[in-house]
Amino acid sequence: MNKIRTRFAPSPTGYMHIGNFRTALYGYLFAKKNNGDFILRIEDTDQKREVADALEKLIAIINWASFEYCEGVYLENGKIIEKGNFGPYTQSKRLEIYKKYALQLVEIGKAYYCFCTPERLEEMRQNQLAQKQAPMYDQCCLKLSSEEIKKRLDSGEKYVIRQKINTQGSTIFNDLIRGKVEIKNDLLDDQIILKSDGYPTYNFANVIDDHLMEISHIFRGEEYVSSTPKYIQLYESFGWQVPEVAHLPLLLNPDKSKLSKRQGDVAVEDYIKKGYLKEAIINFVAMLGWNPGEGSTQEIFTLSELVEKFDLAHVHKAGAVFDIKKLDWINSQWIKKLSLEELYEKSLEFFEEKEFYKNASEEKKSEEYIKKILFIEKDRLANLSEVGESNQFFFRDINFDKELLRWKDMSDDDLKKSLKKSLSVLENIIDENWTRENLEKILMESAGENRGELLWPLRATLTGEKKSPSPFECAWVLGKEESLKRIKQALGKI
RNA sequence: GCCGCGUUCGUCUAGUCCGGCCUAGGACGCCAGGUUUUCAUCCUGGAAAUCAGGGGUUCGAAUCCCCUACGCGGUACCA
Repeated sequence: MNKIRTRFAPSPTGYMHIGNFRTALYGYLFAKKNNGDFILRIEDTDQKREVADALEKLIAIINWASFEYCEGVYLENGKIIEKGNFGPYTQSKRLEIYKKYALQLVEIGKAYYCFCTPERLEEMRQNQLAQKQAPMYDQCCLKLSSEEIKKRLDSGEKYVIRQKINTQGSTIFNDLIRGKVEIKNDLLDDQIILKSDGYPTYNFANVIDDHLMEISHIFRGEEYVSSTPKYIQLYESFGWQVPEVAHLPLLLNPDKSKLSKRQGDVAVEDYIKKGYLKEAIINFVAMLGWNPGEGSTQEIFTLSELVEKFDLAHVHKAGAVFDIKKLDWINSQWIKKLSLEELYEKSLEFFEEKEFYKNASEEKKSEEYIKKILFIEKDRLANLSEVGESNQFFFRDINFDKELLRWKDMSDDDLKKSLKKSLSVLENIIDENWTRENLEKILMESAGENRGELLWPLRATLTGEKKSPSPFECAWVLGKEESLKRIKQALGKI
């Protein structure tokens, strides 16, 4: 058996669509699972859609995700380079190759020159539509004599090359996910394989490259199912073996339409910016359309676990709605797994973009202080971008109404007593005993039966918030000096 | 329009190939209770799918067959 080789072949559009990202993931998982090769090829055949830096961004995301590939396009020291024996891996660098094969098809009568203008084509289509016919090329240029073709070619007239489709019978192929698919050939159009600008269409380039690069299994979106017979005819015209193909289900909006920008974020970059961990994004996206089956109830998977368990038999046929709530949960699970050091490294940038952080003192921006906050926040976070958001009182002076301090219906006197008690208890704790555990132990002991009477006013005093982490944690982070200061301030208000 | 693909709790899904163990399991979310000074975490429990609908086949169907509906995709010198 030939070696398993899969490829991820995106177009550089400026961002990584999450659905595309999943296609990359599945191709990667399948290759790794089968000790095969994973290749990154760039399909930049649409010059109109060129975007600056798109290629760099694309490769950066693949690297970020740790989808290791052994051939293709790489980013090294800010430069784009290629590695591998089947290059170039950028389609715009392979124009001569496509032309050669297109001409070869012309020679054997499986393709032909077409001089029709876009205007004529458009008019033709409108007419067909008006007569309720399927828009399809009318093969006008197929009737051209070889003399005339030569004459028009020689005169420099613009042309495209179209595939001459065999419209007899039907094409049957085995989809790795859907099983047998049958499509009648008379529905197939004589598609353009080489555009007038000399670039191939995707429909042609992908066939040539997949063959030349010895791709054994093709992973692509469901939207290509109906084009597959045309590709198969191409392989057959060349006498090439047709690779295995898996058409992946779509990712959907909550209203079940194809996942689109209008209804939320579609770029992987957007989710990174929102503070989702790569482990969570991969984990989540893997489960949209695939599951380990066999009654497994595991929800959290590492990349290598996915490699180990991935199986085409359990890839779904139907599209999956992208449910951000579940992503949040998966992300929170992954955040809990992070060490404090890792959490700090990953979340620092999210602190740095916030006003309350920028305005804080140097001491409060220190690694030590931030790490204390993170220690407390770790179990409360759904994503990194909300870090510190609900704990801003750690960074700035607080202001609040005295009523906030009152526990149930306690009197002002009792409130005062409560805070004074906290004050004296905390004053007596020496600096080296100012630990989270110790604060909890001592305060709980002092609180006795009616904990709320001591703990609620203290917590409200330290935070100025209705909701917050526990007073022990808050006092620990704020430190002795600041804690005492805040209690004294509150006492002044009563 | 035509063609293709799909359809199990609100969502992600198990089960479908090889009919009976499915009075359909898990997870997210939701609701309730517990732990708790508050929030969150955590724990326990609950509601939630007549398996799109209808016909078959069968002793028996979510599972096999047919039809219908609905959804999605394709029908480009876009990928």
